[in-house]
Amino acid sequence: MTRQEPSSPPASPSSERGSADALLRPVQPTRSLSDEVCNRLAEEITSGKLKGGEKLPSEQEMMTAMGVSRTVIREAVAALRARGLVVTRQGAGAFVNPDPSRQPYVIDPDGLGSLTGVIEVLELRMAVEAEAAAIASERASAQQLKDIRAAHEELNRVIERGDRGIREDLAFHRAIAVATQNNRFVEFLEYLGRLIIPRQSIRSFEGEPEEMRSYLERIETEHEAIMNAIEARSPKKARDAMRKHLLNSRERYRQLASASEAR
Amino acid sequence: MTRQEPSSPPASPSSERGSADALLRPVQPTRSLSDEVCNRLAEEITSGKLKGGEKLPSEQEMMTAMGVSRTVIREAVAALRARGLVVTRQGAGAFVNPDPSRQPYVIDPDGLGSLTGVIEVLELRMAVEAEAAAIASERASAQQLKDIRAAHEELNRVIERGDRGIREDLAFHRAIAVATQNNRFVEFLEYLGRLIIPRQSIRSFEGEPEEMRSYLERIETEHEAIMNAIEARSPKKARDAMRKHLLNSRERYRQLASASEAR
DNA sequence: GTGCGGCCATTTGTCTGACCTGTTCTGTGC
DNA sequence: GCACAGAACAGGTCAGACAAATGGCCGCAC
Repeated sequence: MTRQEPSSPPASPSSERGSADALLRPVQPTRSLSDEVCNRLAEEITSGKLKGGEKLPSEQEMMTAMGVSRTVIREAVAALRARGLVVTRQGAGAFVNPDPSRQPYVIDPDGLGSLTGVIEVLELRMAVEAEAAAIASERASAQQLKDIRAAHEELNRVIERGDRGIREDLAFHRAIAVATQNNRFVEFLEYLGRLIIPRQSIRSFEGEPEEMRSYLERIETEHEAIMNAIEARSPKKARDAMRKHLLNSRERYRQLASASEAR
Repeated sequence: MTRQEPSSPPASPSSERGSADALLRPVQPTRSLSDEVCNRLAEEITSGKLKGGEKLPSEQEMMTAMGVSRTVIREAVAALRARGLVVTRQGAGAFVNPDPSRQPYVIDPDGLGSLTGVIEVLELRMAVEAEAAAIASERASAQQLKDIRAAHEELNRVIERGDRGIREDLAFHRAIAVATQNNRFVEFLEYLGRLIIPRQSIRSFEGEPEEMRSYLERIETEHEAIMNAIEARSPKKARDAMRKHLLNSRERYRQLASASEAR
């Protein structure tokens, strides 16, 4: 009875409309009090006004100073703790976490509305994927080589059906990452994928099938080259092929973006 | 009067003892109720039992089912919201975030206790830094070239004084990242740096000055090569030099680790 | 029958006050 | 001067209440 899909879906705060409309969605003017307090404290910490190890004001002080209830303060601090910014000790107080290693790496998805924002991430992805291809060519097991080829063929199949194949494309790249035997590559590329996918969905060639056709053929050729290099156990070639593939992707994205801007 | 350094520092939960002792620090046996609930819900979500967009049980249901107060539930949900796992809507409920792009990338620092854990991260770093060096060689401004060289010389100075120069070494690498003109590289390398630094501090050669000497000289030579390649505007050479530098670092770390293990 | 509007139950957001447990400081007695 | 006990303080948890937003239900008008 509970846990059902809500009849009107929960308004997916950042991805419901690709990235074209930065208008009308600058900020949420009516943030909750907890968020407000949380952000204010986070600002205080990241800006360096509160240094590592330093003690935050007590909950009592904060609630009187900011004029909110203890509930609000506690939720804000709970959020900061979840972000690794502060640690709390019962009876002692809340302290700025002096060990920053638990603070996660985040790329603000809102920054991906601009062309340069996407390209910056693409360059980071290129760095990681190129090396992943190189390492994969050295370490991939026979089964993993098979998996990579299978992913490639699956992509070809869906393209044959006229699909854009975003998911399958990602699966191909993921298979390569898996073959590095280094899970950090897999996780990081999954993170970047999550970040970029919603923007890609608007990159469809509406009503220009022959252009899309040549586009997808080029991608297939490039994938082929990457795969061959990996199967040939040549790190250098794999790296170069992957880099070339993603450099081309960057250019394609640039053209698409400028084209849609001129529209 | 408030905001003072606590007389006994806040026990820096993960870095107080390098990484040598994975013993005696498996978990915190007495987690707070909020953490317990939070982790249980997070588990439910990441494992896929609760899918994107799905509604969480209401706070009322959860508090009766788990036998805790609403405060605990609310703090747990606040933490989940901070991690980007759920979104809440007043009057509607709490939902699993269907847009995963806001979930940050995290490497569990506890996993860095093992040799392979550190090496995995080192490989990821190598991928990013090698490309950063290549891009920097193409884009670095005159001022940024100067900054890189200044960082290099600063490192030499502190080494001359017998210091290990961890901070200065990182500053050198950071200067290169800055020269890419792509802030993603800077931020990501800072993240990896935060992660690795606490482990490096135990990598000191106690009482073997001549070994440390040759070690630092090799590093200087390698840095020199990187810098020369960047100044020569040669992406290929810069990439190779950086890769070689970090491959050597990996080997050095391997040896150190196995040595300290045999100790 | 259909469309529209308003009411109401549900759910999260916030407030209040209380008690418990753990920490820190302080004063007292030795 | 030191050790111990107690007070003062701070975060953790609980309970109950009201406010605000949402979503669905019901009835009314057409």
